[in-house]
Amino acid sequence: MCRDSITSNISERDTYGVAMSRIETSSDIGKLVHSKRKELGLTYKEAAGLCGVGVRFWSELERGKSSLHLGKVLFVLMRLGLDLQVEGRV
Amino acid sequence: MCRDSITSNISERDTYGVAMSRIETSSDIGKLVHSKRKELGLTYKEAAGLCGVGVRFWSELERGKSSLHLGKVLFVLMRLGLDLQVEGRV
DNA sequence: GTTCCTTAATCCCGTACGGGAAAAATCATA
DNA sequence: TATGATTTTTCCCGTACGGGATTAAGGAAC
Repeated sequence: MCRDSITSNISERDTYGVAMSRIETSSDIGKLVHSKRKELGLTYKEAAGLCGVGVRFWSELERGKSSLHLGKVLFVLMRLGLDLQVEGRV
Repeated sequence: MCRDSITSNISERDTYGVAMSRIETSSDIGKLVHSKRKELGLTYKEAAGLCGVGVRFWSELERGKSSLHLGKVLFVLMRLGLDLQVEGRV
């Protein structure tokens, strides 16, 4: 289910087993985080602990809550090895 | 100043005048938003209006405040034509 | 220096984030 | 179905987001 969502978002820049997924909403981020956590075989508690956040936050993050604090989310992404890139005209 | 920061973050994927900038912190996002706003020749008030947020939020966004609400920030990025991508191993 | 424009800080106030624990709900498996 | 594990919800509470207005500060131009 979550893995299928990732697949559908893979861009043409797909190289060497690296995928680029488009992010527009907090829900997109939630799906990615969910997928990554599953991939790492972690429970909420373990993942949250790894990233220094609470289980409650993690639960809301994966369910795509939009009012989460930006910095916490970015930190989690970084800890999970999910590299954020912004593409825009120079 | 801000434009220089963008330049230093340009990745090898730079093609057809499109730049990819790495995002790790809310400060990175602030710099990007600032740069884009300048590029568009907008004041805080105008830019905020375009994105349906208040001036106060905009000011905090550009100054890299980490506790801003994720969804609002993502919406602004989208409105500014800044495409977010996540890169991670499939 | 003065003036004007822009950005940053402050204020009021209602709403709400998030830690951590506990309870409830859901899921997976035997 | 029962059981155990996991996820979701709820609770308490201190802190704080963000709209919009106002004030303060900063910068550019003359």
